[in-house]
Amino acid sequence: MDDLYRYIDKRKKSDPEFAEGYDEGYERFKIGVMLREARESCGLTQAELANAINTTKSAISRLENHAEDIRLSTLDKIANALGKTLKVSIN
Amino acid sequence: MDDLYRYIDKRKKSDPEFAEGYDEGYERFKIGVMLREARESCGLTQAELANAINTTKSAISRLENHAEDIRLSTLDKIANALGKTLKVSIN
DNA sequence: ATTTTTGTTCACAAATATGTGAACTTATTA
DNA sequence: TAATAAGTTCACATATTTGTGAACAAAAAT
Repeated sequence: MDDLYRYIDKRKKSDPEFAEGYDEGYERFKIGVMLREARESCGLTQAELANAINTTKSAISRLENHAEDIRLSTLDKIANALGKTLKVSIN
Repeated sequence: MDDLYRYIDKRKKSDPEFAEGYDEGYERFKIGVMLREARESCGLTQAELANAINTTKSAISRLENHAEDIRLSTLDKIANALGKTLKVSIN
């Protein structure tokens, strides 16, 4: 069990809404988890990532935890800052 | 050559900015083309899709042609209305 | 050719994401 | 255990997307 899943388990216990959302696959939670996973896989802190895209660690934390919604351009900025690529498709 | 590519070729000729954007893979143009492709593959008009997600054909046209950016929730609504699934990943 | 349907563009109002710094909590490390 | 780093939450200001209807253009149908 890697760090991400450890995090998810912990969070499910302390945040019932998260648990429900995660288990049912709600988009807003999945995106937050995906963003955290991407960032951590690069070994960056929230503050470091924030710097790279000219924002603050508050904003990154919000995206990973609370974000109701997110713009494609924001996702793309983050992906690029992490040296990765954003992929979007409708199937 | 299917309808989508016929459309793209035609549009490249009448819209230089589109041609450049498309060829260089700018996100905002790709998304518009993707949305049009998804809608047309379902045989829906802009007005019909608009109805399905409680908006207007103007908004759909804007998304397919002009949109600077787009929210994930908007993409998701459209995908669902078309009986499809939105997939997002960072690789 | 005319009519009808479909798509485009515009400008404005409303809704919502994002930037920000402060205060706080949690985790890490010395 | 004290100090430092990392992450969270909040409230507010700002920026941007989205909803809307009207007027127009283009395409399809009759």
